[in-house]
Amino acid sequence: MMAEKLVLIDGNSIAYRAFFALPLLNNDKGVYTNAVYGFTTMLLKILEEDKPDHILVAFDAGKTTFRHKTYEEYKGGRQKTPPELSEQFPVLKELLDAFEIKHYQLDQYEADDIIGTLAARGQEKKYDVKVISGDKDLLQLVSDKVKVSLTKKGITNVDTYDPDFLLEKMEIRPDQVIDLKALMGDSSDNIPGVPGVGEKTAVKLLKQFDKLEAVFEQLSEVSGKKLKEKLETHKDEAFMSKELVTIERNAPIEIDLGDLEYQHYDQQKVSSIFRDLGFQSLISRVSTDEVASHQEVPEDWDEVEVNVIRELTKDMITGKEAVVVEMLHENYHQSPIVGISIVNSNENYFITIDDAEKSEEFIKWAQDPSQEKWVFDAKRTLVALRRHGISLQGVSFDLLLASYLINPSENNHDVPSISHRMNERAVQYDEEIYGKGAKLKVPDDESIMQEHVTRKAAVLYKLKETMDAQLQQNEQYELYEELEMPLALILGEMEHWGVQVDVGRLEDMGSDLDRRLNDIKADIFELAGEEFNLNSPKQLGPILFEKLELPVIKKTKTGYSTSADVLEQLQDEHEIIEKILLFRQLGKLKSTYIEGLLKVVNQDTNKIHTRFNQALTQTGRLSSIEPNLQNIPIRLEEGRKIRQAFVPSKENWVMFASDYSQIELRVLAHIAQDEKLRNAFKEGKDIHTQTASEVFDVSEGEVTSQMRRQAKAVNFGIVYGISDYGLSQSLGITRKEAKTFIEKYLSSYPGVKEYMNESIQEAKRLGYVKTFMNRRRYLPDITSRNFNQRSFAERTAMNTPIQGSAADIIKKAMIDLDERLRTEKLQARMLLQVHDELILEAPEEELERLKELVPEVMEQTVELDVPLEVDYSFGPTWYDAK
DNA sequence: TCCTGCACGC
DNA sequence: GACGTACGTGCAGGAG
Repeated sequence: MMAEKLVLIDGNSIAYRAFFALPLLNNDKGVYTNAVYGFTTMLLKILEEDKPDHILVAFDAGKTTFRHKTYEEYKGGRQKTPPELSEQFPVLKELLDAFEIKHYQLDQYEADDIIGTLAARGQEKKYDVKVISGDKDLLQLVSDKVKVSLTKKGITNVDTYDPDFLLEKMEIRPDQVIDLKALMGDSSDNIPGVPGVGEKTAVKLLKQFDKLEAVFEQLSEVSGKKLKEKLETHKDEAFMSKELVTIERNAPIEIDLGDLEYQHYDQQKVSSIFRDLGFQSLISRVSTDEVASHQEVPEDWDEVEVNVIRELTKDMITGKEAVVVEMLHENYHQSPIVGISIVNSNENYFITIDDAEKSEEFIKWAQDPSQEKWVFDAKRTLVALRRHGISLQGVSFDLLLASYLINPSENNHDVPSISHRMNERAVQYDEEIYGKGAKLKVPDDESIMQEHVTRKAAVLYKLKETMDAQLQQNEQYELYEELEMPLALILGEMEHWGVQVDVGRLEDMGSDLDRRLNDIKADIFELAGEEFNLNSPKQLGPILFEKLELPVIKKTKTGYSTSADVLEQLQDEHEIIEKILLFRQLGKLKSTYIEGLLKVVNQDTNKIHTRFNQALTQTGRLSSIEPNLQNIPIRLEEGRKIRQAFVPSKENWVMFASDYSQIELRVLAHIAQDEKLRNAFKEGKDIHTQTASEVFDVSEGEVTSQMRRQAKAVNFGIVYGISDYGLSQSLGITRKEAKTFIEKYLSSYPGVKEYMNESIQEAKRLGYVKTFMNRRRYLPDITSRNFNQRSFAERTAMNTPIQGSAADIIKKAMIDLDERLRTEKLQARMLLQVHDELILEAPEEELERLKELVPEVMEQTVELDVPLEVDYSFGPTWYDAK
């Protein structure tokens, strides 16, 4: 029979770890939840993987413990537990109650002692005991029956120690852990140990003498006069330290192991607490895999009446309706529509797409711009209906965009989450209704789906007012109504129109790449003397660094790093390196760009339809998926050729590309009001050369290409808000040098420096920073006590207004350009946006007009204190438009 | 199915 | 003095 499993968790330690490992999250009620969240992910992992029969979470009791009698200063000088953490303990205990997991604390004792005692009792009963903590002291409990898991980086990442692993890692036995601590001390608990003896010396001593006692008995044999003296003088401290770090294994605990039996928790209770805490992502982990039509609904569930109709009639319409066009799949270019719900102040309707298409009144209503439609994700809705030949007009509210603008850092902009945040009625997640992956389907009982879709529409209807008010209050209504909403429609048109692809060209490039990859692969295997999976860094590492004995430059947590920057440093060491780099480069082209693109080409039209995510990035930029058309290669000629496969969709049309030159730095010059930077742009200077001349203190004529390259990296850093570390990496210099560069830059451009400081101050004052058009980004970490988190927030405060305002500008340019193309009755179509450039296709005869029009519109869309400069190019393929 | 390591763009 | 450090998407491998 398998031994019973007992899991003992050090509650304080894990909560503490989680608190410092995770950003200071809070839920919609402003309660901090990061420690609880981290603890919970760890707990779920244990429940799933270890499947304990018995479980307990131990907490420290109060301030004083029996150890203070031995040593008053025990744990003295320790930083007070931050209030943001202490307030999470009651919540944590509540959560444990919901899981029906016992937690325990004992006056005068620490969590360690509770764990030590119960581990000893478990061991006696021949249980398999597992201890979870972040505290190395617990390692003294390790034995054949007791394993100790210590958190490494993060919280769910642990090292599990048994006696062998301990010996391998620390070169000591479990019983020597206390001797080790006695010698080296522990500053975090204010345990003195022997001053001047660290881990190295302590291990050496224990290897020689085995036990602490023996060290002092045979003191004369200790090598080194200094060390001998130190040991002699601090003998008492050492023995006292040993006493302090020894965990009590016989504490007066009145609970029996039998009380700790773990029953399965109540899914309802746990999900409901998760919902309250805002742990949306964890809910699915505690609910069963069954499709949720079998799931119980929450207690406060209210009925939503659904009126299933076959046809829309005039009397049903009020002029303001919430509409949800439901699709099971994310990709709305392909997914069938399962139905449409329409909700207004009087009624809730549901109609299938087949019936809707046939209903004249429905089409008339949908296409009538004077009939308001309130939707979630206007672009998605628009494109879906467009595929059925319906051109949706009159969209006047988009819950997705509103939610995104109000707070882009909320990562769950879906109806159930928004509804919960806004204290509206409960809505189930789509996944709960339809399942996921292979099991995704409409429930057999269709009324469940109809109710769900209608419920979403009902919430949408209710939320319009709240969201509008919030946007008004944030002074973001214009951003919403004049920028993002119109843009959504334009993006929808672009996506729906698609980009033509020369499939034959892609296929030819693919076979060519295949041949070359095979040749290179053969060469590499020859040089390596064996065959292996070249795509596996895990297999490549040992070949390079063990078999070929190349110097190890960097390691990752799973082995040797084989990233490009490491390989580049090894270029001269072995001819295999160059070939690996080439293999990687070509392999990427083949898998991501040739095969990846061919996979998503529409078979009937040979067009590609990307989806722009308009509600994702923290800065206001767009992103592009399935496929990502914003990262088609350009830097290296080899990759750039991929662009030859992107062609106009009609005969005698051309590709036309137009991009802003240095838009972010111009935006910076404008908002920072920096005289020097502004003049540089006004005088049309090469900005990197200008920066180099400032930073290196030479005349522009004396700027070498090396200096210009470095200055370019500094400018890049300013635009992207990278750290001194980031700059040092990109230039291959030390952090210190990078820091000097940045400081030099800031003193050369005092206006910029002042702006940077003001931006940080503003973030501290308001809690957020904003762009030209009042796009917001909240930065709660700006006051963090954690240096990293705070630094990151500071760089974000400096960078987001720059990058975000640039995003505002190009979005506005797209709206203006769309308008001009219409009014001038041009056939030219916008196809793509790549952050600072627009790609169009147009009939050749419109080319002359576009050369004037596009740059003019882009340059004039906003007026800054510096000119905006736009370059353009064109040709028979995207490649030629360079 | 999820995570990691890597690589592409701005 | 160490932390882990612009934003995105997508691929292959490998562990569960």
